[in-house]
Order: sequence, then C-alpha cells, then structure tokens
Amino acid sequence: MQDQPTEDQGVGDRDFVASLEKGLLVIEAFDASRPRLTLSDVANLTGITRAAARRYLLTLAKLSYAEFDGRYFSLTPRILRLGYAYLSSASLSAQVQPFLERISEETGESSSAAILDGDDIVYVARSATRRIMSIGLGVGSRLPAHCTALGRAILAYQAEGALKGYLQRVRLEARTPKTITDKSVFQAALEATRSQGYAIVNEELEYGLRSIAVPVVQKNGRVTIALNLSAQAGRISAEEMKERFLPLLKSASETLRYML
Amino acid sequence: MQDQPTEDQGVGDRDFVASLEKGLLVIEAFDASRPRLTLSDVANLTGITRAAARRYLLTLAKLSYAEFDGRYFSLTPRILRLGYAYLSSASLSAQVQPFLERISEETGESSSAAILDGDDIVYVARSATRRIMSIGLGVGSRLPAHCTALGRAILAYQAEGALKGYLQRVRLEARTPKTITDKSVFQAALEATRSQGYAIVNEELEYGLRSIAVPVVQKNGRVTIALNLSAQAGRISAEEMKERFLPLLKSASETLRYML
DNA sequence: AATGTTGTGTTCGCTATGCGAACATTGAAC
DNA sequence: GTTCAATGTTCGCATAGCGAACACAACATT
Repeated sequence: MQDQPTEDQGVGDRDFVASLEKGLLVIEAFDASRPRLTLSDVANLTGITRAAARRYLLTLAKLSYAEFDGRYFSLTPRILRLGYAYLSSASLSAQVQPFLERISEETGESSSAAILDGDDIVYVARSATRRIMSIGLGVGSRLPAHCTALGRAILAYQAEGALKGYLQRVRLEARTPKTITDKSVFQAALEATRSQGYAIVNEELEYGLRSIAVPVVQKNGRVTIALNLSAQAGRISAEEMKERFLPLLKSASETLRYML
Repeated sequence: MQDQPTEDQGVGDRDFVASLEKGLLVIEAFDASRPRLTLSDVANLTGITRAAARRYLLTLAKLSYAEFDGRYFSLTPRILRLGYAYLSSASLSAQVQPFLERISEETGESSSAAILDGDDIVYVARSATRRIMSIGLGVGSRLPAHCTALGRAILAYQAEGALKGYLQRVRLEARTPKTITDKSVFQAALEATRSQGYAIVNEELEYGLRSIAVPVVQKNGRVTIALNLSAQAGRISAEEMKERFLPLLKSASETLRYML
C-alpha cells in the first residue's frame, strides 16, 4: 500500500516477475483507437524493445489470447476471461444486478453500479433502458470520478488520508462548461454529498445528462460501491430526481448494505 | 501459422514467454466460486509450484492488479483493464449496442449479441429489459454454445472443418430435459438453422426461456457474431417470435453486415 | 510436553530463459 | 539502382526466474 522507499527502477526484486508486467502492458496497448497493432507499434506504445514485444505477442497468440495475420496482431475474445474472472469473483455485479433491474423497471431510466479504481469509476453492473449518453457505456467502462455522481458518492466517503491524496493529485478536467474545475468548490460539493447522503451531478460529464447517486455503506462502514440513476436533463428536473428516485436508490443501498 | 508438428510440451520455443502464460493462468485461477485464494490454493489450481505462484501473485499485487491481506489474495478492479481493452478495441460492442437498444425498445424484450470463443458463447453487448433468466448475465458472461440460440446461429455458419472438430469433441450436456443431447439430432438442428437463416431454442438452456437468434454474415462471408431476442416461453410462442421478432433481427443483422 | 505430521510460506544457488545488440529484410524515395 | 529508414528476426550472454530445500506454524499422537 504505502509506497516503500520507492526503489523506483525495481532494481532486482527477487519476487517480481518482470515478464508478467510486460505481458500485461502489451495487452493494455490495445484499445478502442488501436484494435490492430504491428509488433513495432506495440514496442513503441509500451516502451519495451521490438524483440521483446514480438515474444509477448507470439506468446499471446500461441495461447489464443491474440491473433496474428502475418502483419497485425489483435486480441481475441478469450482475453475477456481475465477481466471476467474478477467480475464474477467479486460477484458484486451479480448481487447488484437485480436491484438495478428493479429500479430501472420502476423508473424507466437507466441505473448503474460502479466502484472506484484509482481516480476512475468502473461500471460493475448496469441496467440500461434507452440510450442516453453519446458514448456507449457498459460493464467495465471507465469515467473520471470527479465529474460523475457515482464518483462523488464514493469519494465523499473515502478515508481522510486517501481523499486528501486524491484532491492533491487530481486534475479537474472540464468535460462541459458546467464541470466543476475549482478545487475548493469541488471539495465543498463532496462535503455536501457526505452530509446529505447523495450526489446529484448536472451536465458536468456530458450535456443533457443528469445523474443522482448514493453510496452503499458496508457493514464495516466503508464505501466501495455506489448506485445511480441517469436521465436526460430536459425530461426530469433535479428536484424531481430527488423526490422520485432518491428513495428507490436509498432503499436498494440499504438492503445491499447487509448483503455485501 | 499452421501448427508445427505440435511439439506439445513447448519444449524450448525461443519465442514463448512462459512467465506470461503462468501469470495469466494465475489470474484465471480466481473465479466466482473462489474470489479469495491463498498462495498455495493458486499453486494447486494452476499446477505451478508454490514458489512460482508466490512470485506471480506478489507481482500482480505490486502492479495493483491484486490485493493481499497477509494471507489471502484477491483481484482488484484494475484487472478489468485487460478484458476491456479488447471490448473497446474490437469496438464490436459499441457498434452493436445501439441496434440492441432499438430492438429492445420496440419489442420490450431483452436482446443480446455474442461471439464464439472455443465452445462457449461470450456476450459482447446486451440490452436487458426485465430479468428473464435465473442467473444474471452481462457482457463477458459465458454459456455453452450448443444449447443457446446465439450459439447455434454462429455454429451453423462455421467452416466445415471447424464444425466437424466441434461436433467431435462437444459434450451435449443437458441443462433441462428439453436440451438436445443426441449428436445427430443436434446436427440436424444446425442444418435447419443454416437453411432457414435463424435459430429458435425452446427451454434447452433454462426452463421458461425461449430465444431466437440470427447470424451476422460479414462481407467476407464469415460469421463471428449473432444477435438474439429472449422472452419468457409462457408469454410468447415460438411462432409469434418468428413473426414479430425475426424481421427486426434480420434487419439489424443486414445493416451490421456492412458496418463490421 | 515432547514428537511426529501435514500444510504453509520463504530462501538461495543454479541454469534455462528471456534479453537486446546486431543482423536481415522490406519497401519507399529519388 | 542505390540509399535510407523502418520493420522483423536471430543468437550469444547475463540474469531472471526456477524449485528443491528449508523454516515455521498448527494440529494430532503418544
């Protein structure tokens, strides 16, 4: 956890397998904008040598995690086994899913559950009705925590030390003109969230998107997951969200409290 | 490319990084039934030595892909970056999602898209309305191909060689009394699927679940993905499915043909 | 309480493994 | 046709990762 004297260059930790780190780096080199990569592309993106990149790619190919057409490498669906091992292992998603579906059915709006990873939120379950965001979001999707209701609902309940660290390093990048970019304003928003027990975020992530989120406080008092409901801003006011949706979210959150 | 004389034990391939293989094996050792594992558990499950398991687990922990509480290791959400790199990289899911949402909105039923990985189907996108299956299914979930409409829609269009191999090795395990378990009956079902261009599966995966699926035939003639609609068997007859849903699925499939 | 037994995590010398500089190869530029 | 830049591949060498051996803890057995 706390970083050791940070012997940065990992000089020679007998218990560290550098090959695994590089292999994972290679996997992560593939993303939305780069679905197909040559050996050299991967080398450049990851910073490892071409010779090494080649070995890792060929290894992934031999294990059927990747495909190779003679020039381009691309990942295969088998790669999903890795991430999915977590999803089902945490089983969070399976436990939360029914609640989201219930909420979505009752409200006709999209609901999601997310956890915090680093400074991003990651969706772990989702029940979408119609498409409300411009980008398609699904389980596994990431968004910056600072400008989402889910993120603020979790952040507001983090331990003081962790929160302080976050506030120091975070860059409050504006996604719309409404995004809070001033740190003290942001801090006030988090305090408000904590005192009222929910977060409403109005078009700070995307135009026309309004979202309300509540934390799920676990038995040990910690918060690792939050639930939300999103709707088009034009269709539903913030006040209405609070009136109609908050009780539903609160009730689901309360029940989950004793399940997780 | 073509597998060499299959020197099975990968004796000493200069281009194969064994450490990566073992690392991935370790990650996959975590699943729904075993979210938290000790060093020795992992060693037993993967077949690698305890000393090695320890190195890989500590490596994953240092890279924040795993957590360690002094006794148990568990995966962290960061692991999702690996699988998700694929999902977005393939961007299949992003492209298909709008179609599914359209279909679900028009019919009020759940629709999904899946690809084939080995002998399983893997959901790559999904638009769920109400909960129809007993188990929660989401993107990344796996089901045996043989007893699902999605699976049959894809299988029916595989190259003869690949299909032959599948038929030889597959065990047609019954999930309900209605599951087809006889290989020649199964083969006939696949032929029917191919000639009529869609698959309907009635309660072969789960009681009360009826599903219709169509393949998405790509420009090159290959089929890697299929779309489906599922509903409770009691509410909608197979005939009605064909009448009302098939045209919608066909039309989406046709459009996707030119996008993928 | 002393002694085996079984399962756990950790060390450390040895060698197979993965490293990358150096070498091929391709293909674009003129 | 020659140059040049960029890509992919080889192979001798150092070291990273291997696992037998060790140490330790938790129970049974006498």
